[in-house]
Amino acid sequence: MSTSKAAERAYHHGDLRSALLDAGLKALETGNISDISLRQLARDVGVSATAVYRHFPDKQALMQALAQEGIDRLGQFQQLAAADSHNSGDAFAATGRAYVRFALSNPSLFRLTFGECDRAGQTLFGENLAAKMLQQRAASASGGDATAEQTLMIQAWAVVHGLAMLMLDRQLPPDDGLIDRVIDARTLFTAYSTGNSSDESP
Amino acid sequence: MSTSKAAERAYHHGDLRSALLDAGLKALETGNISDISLRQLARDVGVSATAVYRHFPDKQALMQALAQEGIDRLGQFQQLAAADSHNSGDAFAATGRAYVRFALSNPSLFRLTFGECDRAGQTLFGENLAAKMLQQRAASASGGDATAEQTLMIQAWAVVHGLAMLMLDRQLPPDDGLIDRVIDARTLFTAYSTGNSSDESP
DNA sequence: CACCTAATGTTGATGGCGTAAACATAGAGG
DNA sequence: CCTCTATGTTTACGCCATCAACATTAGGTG
Repeated sequence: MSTSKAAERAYHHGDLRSALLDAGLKALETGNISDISLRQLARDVGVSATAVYRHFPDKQALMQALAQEGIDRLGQFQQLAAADSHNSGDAFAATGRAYVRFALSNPSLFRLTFGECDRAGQTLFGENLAAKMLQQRAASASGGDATAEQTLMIQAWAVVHGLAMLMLDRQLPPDDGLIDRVIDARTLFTAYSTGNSSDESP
Repeated sequence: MSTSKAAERAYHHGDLRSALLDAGLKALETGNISDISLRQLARDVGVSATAVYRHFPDKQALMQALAQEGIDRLGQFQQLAAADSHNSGDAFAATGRAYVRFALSNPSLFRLTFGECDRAGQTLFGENLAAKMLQQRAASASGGDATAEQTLMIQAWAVVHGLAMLMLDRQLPPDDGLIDRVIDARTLFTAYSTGNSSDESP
């Protein structure tokens, strides 16, 4: 039979690798990161425990693949959110809001993406779509000063990342209004740009 | 023999509970959170694996105790940092810098403090010294508006927390200059207060 | 002082985990 | 058809958290 149509109960699974990733993503939707076990994923997919090792060298590799999927989804989500805005200030704020909302909707996946697992020296997000968007927004808001641009970008990233983390960790209520208030272009993100570029004002 | 002077090789340890916590803190200095095992801590202290359960109902309880110690230390560290400043704006920024530096100096402990372990619904930091300081600084910077005060506080917390996390997760270089630039009272934290209270200006 | 009890530690076992080694099967290409 | 290689399976090892049953000891009560 064809390779794409996964055989229900053949010796060879068809596409075990993505099946495992799907199972992992599903597990992350309802459970904690530490609750994920290779053996359980294998069980979910209906395969022996060590079959995993034909597709991932170890658990960390699988987790990394899941994290990559998280980054991709976050980027898409941000892009979607920004598409609704028609000026760069709004879009900047929209990507920020999207960042936090994504984290709240996908807690474990988000945590994994920026996680403490020993991704020794990996950048991940830094080379990603979402980061590039962030950089682009910051550039158009800071009006040419390279250092200011970088600082603004990092501040913005830090605010949304911190807000997301604190809400995930129940240090702050996961309140939509609070997100809006904290990520308010008029107060925080335009702190620099008020004196520089301005594609619009109140 | 006395109860305080731990007998080197007695059947009863003397103060196993704090010995375990010390061992845990030491382990967090050099290793990952997930590398901590009850059995290893017991081994470090020279006691059988299950002795731990006389002092903690389960692993999570021990981790929580370690997290509490992390909060306390963070608070002290921030207090120390703020003590050097002589006006509230500087002190505000100083506590922020201290927050990030503490995180960088104690990565695993910091992560545990705000960690993903299932501390179902616990606030921890919220009722803590450091939080009270933060709130106090924000109050004196926002000049009376309650909502603005809360938003400013949360923004400030989010920035430092996000910066700390991103640096810990190697998404940003752990650079002291960068910390200073991001936590710059003149740009970020005084965004509100410039029009309100002002205990000093350039 | 002797004694009892509660606190504290130990041994042993259970079931789960990540992972390595050796073996089995099946699909692809000669 | 037959072999080669990719993919799964079985078995096994050592680690882990945790439970139950047993051992020791410290400290208060007579």
